[in-house]
Amino acid sequence: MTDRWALAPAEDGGADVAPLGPDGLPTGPVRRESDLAGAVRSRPEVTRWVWRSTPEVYPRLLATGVRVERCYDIEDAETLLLGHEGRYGEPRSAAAALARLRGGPVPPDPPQRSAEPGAQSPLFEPTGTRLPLTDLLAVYAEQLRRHERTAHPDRMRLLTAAESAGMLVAAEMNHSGLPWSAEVHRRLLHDLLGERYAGGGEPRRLAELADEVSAAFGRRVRPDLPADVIKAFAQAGTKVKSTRRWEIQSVDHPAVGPLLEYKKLYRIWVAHGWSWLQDWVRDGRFRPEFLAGGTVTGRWVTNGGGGLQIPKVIRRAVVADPGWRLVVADADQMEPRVLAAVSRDPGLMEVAGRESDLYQSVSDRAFSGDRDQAKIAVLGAIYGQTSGDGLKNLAALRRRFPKAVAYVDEAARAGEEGRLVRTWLGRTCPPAAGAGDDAAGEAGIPIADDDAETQADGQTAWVPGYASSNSRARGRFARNFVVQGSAADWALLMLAGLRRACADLKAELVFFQHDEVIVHCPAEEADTVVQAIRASADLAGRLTFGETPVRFPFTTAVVECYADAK
DNA sequence: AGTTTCGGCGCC
DNA sequence: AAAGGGCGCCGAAACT
Repeated sequence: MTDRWALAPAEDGGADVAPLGPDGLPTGPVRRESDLAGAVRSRPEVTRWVWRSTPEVYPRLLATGVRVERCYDIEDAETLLLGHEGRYGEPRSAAAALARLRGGPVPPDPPQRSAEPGAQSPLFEPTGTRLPLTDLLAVYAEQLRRHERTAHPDRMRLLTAAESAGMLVAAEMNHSGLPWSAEVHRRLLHDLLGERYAGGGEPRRLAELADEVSAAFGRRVRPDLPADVIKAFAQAGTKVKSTRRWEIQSVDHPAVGPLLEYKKLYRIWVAHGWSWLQDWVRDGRFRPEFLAGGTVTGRWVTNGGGGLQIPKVIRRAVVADPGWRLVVADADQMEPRVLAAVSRDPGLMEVAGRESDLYQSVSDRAFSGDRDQAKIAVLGAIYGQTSGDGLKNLAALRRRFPKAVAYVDEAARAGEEGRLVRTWLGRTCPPAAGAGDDAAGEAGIPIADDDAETQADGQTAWVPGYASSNSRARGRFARNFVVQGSAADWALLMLAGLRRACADLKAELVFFQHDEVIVHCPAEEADTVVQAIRASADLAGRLTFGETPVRFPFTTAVVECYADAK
């Protein structure tokens, strides 16, 4: 029995609340509470809070130590429902949803704000336009009806619930932060980059490497300027089109060694150096702002700090509190397992029904035991590789796993033709694949484009969402979308289950990166957490995909330092 | 002078 | 060896 209430914060720090019935309609009068957190704290029997926006409400609850079991985020659901209805690009605020319901002018969405480095509390800024509780409830009731009109209402309900759970997890991660040792980080930077010089210029090691590059070319060359490097190589008799590592590393020239080393260290210096540390680490925690469902595929993003791109070498600085541990858990071959689950390919399901290395099993069946070839082929099928070994091996893959390859091929075809493509739970790909917020308004409007391809059937390509876009690119996007997105569906449910298990412990979820999760917990809880991760993964598999033989094993490590995992 | 795009590379 | 999907971030270059 779920006890469901709606909540709308008021300007003065209070809130309006109302009890809801199973149909989403209020079963009692709206009550005015003088204190937002108190309104929640005093109702521990409520198992789901319905509110407009988790980022608006939940950080304020967390700040006073109040957690909730579940929520329903109306604006998040609006985004998913609009997508499912093929209405990507329409304003997704609750105010807009209300206007559509009532037939008034639809207000545009407010611009997205971005996180300020070191900002005191960007999470406490009001986000979007508030609505009176009664208006909010009208939108909510209509959303429940819209769920029923989707292709699979049960899956859509699961999706919006899972995403709302993800919003809670993200807010809690933003609240806790990732344990981070500034001291270890500084030592690391010094070891890698050498001393810093006054004035904020390059540290010693980078300056030395730049000198070596210049000496090798016989003139002053700035290794951080691609144009300069390309010119220098040309003068030395080597034509290079770019200074990308894979292109440079095959060049036979004495500048190559120091240049590649420079680029590696330069990257660390600018992206995770001393100023990053200053900006993003406070009180022993790194606090990126996690945004659940920040991408069209459902993957998360972080807003600031590059939270999902922590270089391996920098992970040495992620250190558990004294007496605590980090449980680092990585889903094994998540995406091919998801492909098996959604495509129902008998061969791939059988392979994915084992916990052992999936690529090895695939290679035993179709690639004479060559694991690397098998991995390239599988990833190539998922990513839409168009050349190289992946394409060649795709034929072998197709022979052994025809339904799996057909599944992504069909998605690609749908994408090329501008049809809607959905994840297993119903998250929907915008017709103009890859179009961001700014281009989404034009999504779905076919316009002839000069450099767009014309298909064999004479169909004109759709307007690109970005410069390199063409119908094939949209095909690749859609092909990947059904796998990456369905994987995100599954990962959300796994996270929700793990969060629930952690609620009974001191353990805190501190990091999530697509297929990897970190739980920070007292040492004595580590084994329990590991078991909870496995149980959550199993449950998520069944909830997301129904009865399926596909398993979702995790590699787990209990460590004091992130860098010691795997 | 301020804003947007590009090149390159980090992560999955 | 080289390339397909999703992101964010930085400084420089290119633009208003």
